Amino acid sequence: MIRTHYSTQITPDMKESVTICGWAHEIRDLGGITFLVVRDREGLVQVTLFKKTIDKNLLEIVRNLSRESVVAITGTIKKEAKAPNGYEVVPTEVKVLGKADSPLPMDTTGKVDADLDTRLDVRFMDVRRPYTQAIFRIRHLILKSIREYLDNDGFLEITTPKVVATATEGGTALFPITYFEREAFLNQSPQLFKQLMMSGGLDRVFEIGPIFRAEEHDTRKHLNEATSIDIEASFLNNEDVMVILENLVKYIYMKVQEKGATYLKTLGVELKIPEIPFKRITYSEAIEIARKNGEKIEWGDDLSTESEHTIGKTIGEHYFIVDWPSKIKPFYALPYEDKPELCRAFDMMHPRMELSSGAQRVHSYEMLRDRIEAQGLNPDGFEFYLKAFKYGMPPHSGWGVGAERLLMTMLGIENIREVVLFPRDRKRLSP
RNA sequence: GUCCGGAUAGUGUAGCGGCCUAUCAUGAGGGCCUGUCGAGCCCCCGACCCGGGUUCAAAUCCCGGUCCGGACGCCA
Repeated sequence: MIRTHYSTQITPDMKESVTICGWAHEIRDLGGITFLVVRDREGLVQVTLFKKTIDKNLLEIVRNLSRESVVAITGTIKKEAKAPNGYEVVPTEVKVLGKADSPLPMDTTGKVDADLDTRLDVRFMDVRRPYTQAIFRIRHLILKSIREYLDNDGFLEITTPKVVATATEGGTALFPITYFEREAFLNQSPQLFKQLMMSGGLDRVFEIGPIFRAEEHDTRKHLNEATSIDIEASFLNNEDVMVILENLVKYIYMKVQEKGATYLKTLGVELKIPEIPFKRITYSEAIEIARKNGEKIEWGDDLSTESEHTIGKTIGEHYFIVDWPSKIKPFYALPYEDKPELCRAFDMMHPRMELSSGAQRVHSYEMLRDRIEAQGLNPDGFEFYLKAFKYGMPPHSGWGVGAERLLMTMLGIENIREVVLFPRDRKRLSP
């Protein structure tokens, strides 16, 4: 191991020799004194070279260093009020581990902006910026706290296939792929598989994984490859899993605030922890709000972007839309017994956009078969799925949350591509 | 996919028929400087997306393409 300390592990009073590893963030040669600012994952360290006392070779190496080259600096800590953080490193050895070409494809110091497109083309360099890094630090915190929360609540983490034989839920377009001599598809969601595990008796499962949608959408909230956070739980109804969802969202916000304070500061974000329970409005009430604001929308229509915005503005915080028309929800959403034109489906919304949708599921084999047909799908393609409903399927419910949307709405980020390292959209397939 | 806007040094920009030998910042190269911390000062380098057209003259106007941004649609 080359490194002995991260930048943040150094204190002004340390006596031992340290080795820091990182990137040459800035080199300021003042003639008689030369400053090299080294950046590692945790922060910045100033390395100071006095012309009079430093080894000539060391000075030459540092003066010839190109910005963003990778270096390992061994030296002693000098307490110095004039230095950032109250100390500087006086080097005894400087190793260039990875030379950087110049000019750089983008600026990493915050002096000159770069377009998102430019940043995505050189994402490796963009991630060196504290701003971008903060986003992915918080993304990590979110995923970690979700696992924590669900594990504590008795959920098992599962992994389901992303390569599937048949079109699954309908609704969205799938990416066809070649699977040896057959055609296959990239899965749009783990929906069917997580439901199979209810028949399997795993009782409560969750999965955090990629989903693929072949839609040609071109917006700031859609990706063709996204990350879905899915749960499915037996013996719970729609309301039960909504409670899990709102509690989870609150938990995530609290954890990010607690453990991600420095990253939030870097991003200039002040988190407001959502209050639970979230408001519940019915689909019919949602339509009413939209119509009152002059929108031409009929009961039975899906919510337009405009409606989403007006309703979001009206409510002003996270909320649920419940009791959707059965016709516009997937076949597996359970219709109410007394009024089957409505179903036990819900969407969880942020004022800006939809974050999650879920439902209590149909668990009767016959009803499920009928619903698949009623939605114009062919039950033959669902044999592997339907079979599980014939031999003892418990009532169950679940939901899926878009991880990127959760992150972007939490941080007030406008473009979903910002919160994915290597986003896949209609145009971008590389890097 | 539709509509609207855009593409100028490595990066971010100004210019929108002749004053362009194209602005500014940042950056690269060279020089001065012992306390910088977006260091400062001097010198210097580097660009009009591609193809066609209009015009005496095109970075600037028109057409097509590619790519980018935004709104909507589709969708989660």
